[in-house]
Amino acid sequence: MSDPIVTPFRSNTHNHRRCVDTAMARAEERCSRRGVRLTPIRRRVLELIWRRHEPVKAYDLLDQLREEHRAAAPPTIYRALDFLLGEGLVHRIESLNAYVGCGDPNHPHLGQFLICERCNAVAEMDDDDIQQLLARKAATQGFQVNWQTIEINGVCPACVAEGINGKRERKTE
Amino acid sequence: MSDPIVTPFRSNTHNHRRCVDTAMARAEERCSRRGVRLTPIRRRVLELIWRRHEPVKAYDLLDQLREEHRAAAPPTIYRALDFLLGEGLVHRIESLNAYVGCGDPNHPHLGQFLICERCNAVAEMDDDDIQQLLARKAATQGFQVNWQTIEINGVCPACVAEGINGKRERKTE
DNA sequence: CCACACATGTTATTCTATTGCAGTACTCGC
DNA sequence: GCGAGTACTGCAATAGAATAACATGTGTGG
Repeated sequence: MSDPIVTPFRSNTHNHRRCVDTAMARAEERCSRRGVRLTPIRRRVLELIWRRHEPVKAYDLLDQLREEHRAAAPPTIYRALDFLLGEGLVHRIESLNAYVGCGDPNHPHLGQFLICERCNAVAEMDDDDIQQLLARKAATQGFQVNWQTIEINGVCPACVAEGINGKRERKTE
Repeated sequence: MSDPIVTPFRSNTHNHRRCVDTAMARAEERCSRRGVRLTPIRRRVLELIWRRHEPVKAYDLLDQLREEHRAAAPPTIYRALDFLLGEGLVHRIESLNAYVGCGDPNHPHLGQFLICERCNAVAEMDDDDIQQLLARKAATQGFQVNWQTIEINGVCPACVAEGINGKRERKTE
């Protein structure tokens, strides 16, 4: 039985300040254990990502960072993101060109993402069944897997509920 | 039993001219059946993609198209790609910002891609087991699936064989 | 033939990301 | 503490990916 949910969808009872704090503490701890430097810029970028708790664009981060750090430029952000990606502290969502905090940096994993089209919420799964099925299917083609990008678009539970309760949105085409 | 392989890896016996011709004929036939116009530009872009038989970048296509069509500009390519994507004649590989021909435009599908890191070859699968497992896992989160992006990076059979035969490449980092 | 829809031309702009080089700041060994 | 080396940041420019907005052309049906 795989423990599939790394980052669930935010519930209404979600205490966001606490959630950010936990993520930051985990990052600090992990970096010091690994002997790498979570510098002020890197820390701030990670925090900005967690505060939003949804996929964030690099240039949005840049705008926010500039408010407190005049010298920030694209490389500033991309370097920070590269570091955070390398340390497993954030994931990149390919289909959105955006970045989200990783709910479980302490064991390396690829992640499978559920992305809500209506509210942009993202949940992260880390499901062995999925990985193994894909690896098995790939193996039938003689293919050796190194990396998987799995991004599932659809409607999250909260938005499904809204739809049912009459507040149905036009299905854009 | 799903019929998983839409486009297999190119074998050495692969007759590429014939493969391109088949794809083009299928596209012509499909477009006329659907009453949409496979104009010269669209046809040419599709053909350029199939000739390469690997993921192609939009601006590479643009450079090639410009050689024979001076007026070509970014919108020229992106409009053609939009059309081809919409008709299911090509797929976009999110993790590469690149486009590949679809091996089976005649039934709509999402596709799962095996991408070789060494030679850039791509195989397309369309596997129900995978889709259904993902839909099932998503459902346990109360999530309704509309679309799946599945891109698997690794090493294709031909490159695995090369590796075994001593021509092993340095694992970059 | 005209009107309309569709397709393409053209120019500019936005968004995403990287390169290269210069300067600064930690940190390790002395 | 001090110098050397590495890692980090500043800065300017540019590459790469995609779209906007509006003009012009083309093809088909009434």
